[in-house]
Amino acid sequence: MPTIDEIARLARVSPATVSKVLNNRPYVSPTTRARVEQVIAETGFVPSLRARGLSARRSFILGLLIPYRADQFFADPHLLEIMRGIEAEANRHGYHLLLSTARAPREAAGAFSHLLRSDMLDGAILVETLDVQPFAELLRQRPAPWVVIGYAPPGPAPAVHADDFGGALAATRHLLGLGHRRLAVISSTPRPSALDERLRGIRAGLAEAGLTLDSALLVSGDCSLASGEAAAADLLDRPAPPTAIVALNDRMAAGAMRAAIARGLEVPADLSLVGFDDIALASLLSPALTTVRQPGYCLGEAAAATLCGLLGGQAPTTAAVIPTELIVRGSSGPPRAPERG
Amino acid sequence: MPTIDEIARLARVSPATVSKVLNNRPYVSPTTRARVEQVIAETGFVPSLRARGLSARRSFILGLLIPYRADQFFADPHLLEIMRGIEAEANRHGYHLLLSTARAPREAAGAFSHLLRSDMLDGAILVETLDVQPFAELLRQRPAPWVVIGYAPPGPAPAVHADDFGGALAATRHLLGLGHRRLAVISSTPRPSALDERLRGIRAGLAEAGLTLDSALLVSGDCSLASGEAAAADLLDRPAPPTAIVALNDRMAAGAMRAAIARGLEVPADLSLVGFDDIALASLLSPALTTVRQPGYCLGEAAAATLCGLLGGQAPTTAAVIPTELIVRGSSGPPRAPERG
DNA sequence: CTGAAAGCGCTTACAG
DNA sequence: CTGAAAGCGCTTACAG
Repeated sequence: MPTIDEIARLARVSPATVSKVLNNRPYVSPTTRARVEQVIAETGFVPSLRARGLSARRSFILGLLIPYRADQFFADPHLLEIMRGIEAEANRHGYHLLLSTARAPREAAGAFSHLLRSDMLDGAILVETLDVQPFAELLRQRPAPWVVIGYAPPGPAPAVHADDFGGALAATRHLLGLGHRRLAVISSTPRPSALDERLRGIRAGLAEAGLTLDSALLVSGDCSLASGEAAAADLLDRPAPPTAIVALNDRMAAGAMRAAIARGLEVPADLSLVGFDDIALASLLSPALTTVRQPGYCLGEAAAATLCGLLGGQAPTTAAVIPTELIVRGSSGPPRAPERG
Repeated sequence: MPTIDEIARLARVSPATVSKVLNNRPYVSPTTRARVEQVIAETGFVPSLRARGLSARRSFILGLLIPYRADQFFADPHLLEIMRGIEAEANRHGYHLLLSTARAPREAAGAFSHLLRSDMLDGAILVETLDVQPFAELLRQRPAPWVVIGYAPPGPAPAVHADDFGGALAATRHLLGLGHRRLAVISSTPRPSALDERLRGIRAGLAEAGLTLDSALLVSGDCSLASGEAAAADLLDRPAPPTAIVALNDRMAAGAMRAAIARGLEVPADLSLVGFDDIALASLLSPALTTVRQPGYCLGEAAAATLCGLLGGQAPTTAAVIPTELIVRGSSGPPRAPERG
């Protein structure tokens, strides 16, 4: 691999001039620039990022930090999408992406902290999980800028999150528009911020129609399919079951559908179902599940754009909210006997 | 952040001596070593990988190269698992992981090639896709070692792949052991190497029992759920339908299950079903799908271990094969009326 | 066992 | 507009 010195020799200029050309800096005559550019093109020279990083005091690498516990990591069906979005946008700005799936917080002081101290990252994107606080603490001690994907930035770092509130609002309006009045909700315990927002959006949608969420119709699972099935079973076995159920994620909605079918109910005629996330399973159910899609790719893109802006000297922005999309499929429809408001 | 010079000053030694301590080299007296180590511990000093990379001529970064086309990327349900395995093993050897989801081959000359030339990677792991060849070509021109996850290493690079053959053999033995004799297979066109191996394993299993795969019972989908449904419909509507179907991936198996249920068949009494991969959907079906699990995490681990071995000066190994596991669930059982061989 | 010196391949003031 | 020199923070021979 040629070095900048060889390029300089071939183009009969100094390394400093080659550097100016490489970095698109002024004060190079057009003819000189053309000559250098030609040599670069002929040799296929690409400057060493190792050397560049040392002298320019930047690494051209962004860290994607995903704290997780083994049972959690795969729970997020959008991680790959988020990664793709981040990488595409980072590449546009000349950055590479380093992956660090930091283990549980207790190990945070280990690999993760070491990575940050090793001076290898120009900035970082932290994916919010339940245990994000210790990692945020480590980042706060560093000079490099960082961005959170999720809610509750534990400090002054910008955050990017999906419009869970708006998605829930749209889903609720959709069901109300179909004529439903007895809406039940399958929530989750514990409930991360995103699910809080979804619940808030549902309440707001009901409020628009002059309704409130009957606390008896708010039940909780633990985000798993089985818990959704159990919660729905509870709701459906009551004297006055709901005509529609919104589950705060798709897996619980899939469980609810299973409970409904087991009781001989027809979806959506006897029971409408709406989920959140649009995981692969959603479109494979029969009937396919109406759900609120997570904008994974866009979340990643927006987070990377924000971080690159910070690195470029832009003032920190406030939290960005990425639109969600209501995907209407077969699991939601008008109730068999429309009720009166 | 302190530098090695400051540590040297604090420990009253030369930077060269600090370097020896940092790199666990001999020729440092125990007392000196202890003093330096104490200063390092007190200051929390971590050497700059930027500087270390430049002088030691290595970056401590491994590239994870995933060529993909937009519609392909998410098809592999094990990418996250593979990533986790690679990262865990790489970290054990002091390496970090850089993610490069290189776009379609036509863009390969762009970001991907630039990354390789920028001298940023000590080695690379290439995830096999249909279009892996152009990327392998780029890697071959580099001095850095690399490893393929998948089949058909296009050259002398070591490859690591799952034991698709063995998994298919186990699945076939399982069905034969239950008493099935009329086995059908839903394959795919085009058929990547992994699926070829699976088909080979099925034939081998049948051969053990003195059977051969009836070519009329070998049909093809395109790996999608819908194609599996159509293929199964074709098989089930015949005068003499099979008592068991092996689909070369879970999505097609899920489609086959849908086709069976639509025809009022009972799974597994009327039709046993086996898939491959153990995607999340597999355990969520009713009945849950018997399938051959992909050892994603282990694949990643093995690939990273091989690559780190190469970087440590070990001789190139031949291809490593990672065991697969047959997960028996509710979709497979004895046929209603056991046939005679 | 220890340290002074040179060098990794760039960029950054600075002088011309 | 151009280039000589110093420096980024380490490691690597080499001399002592």
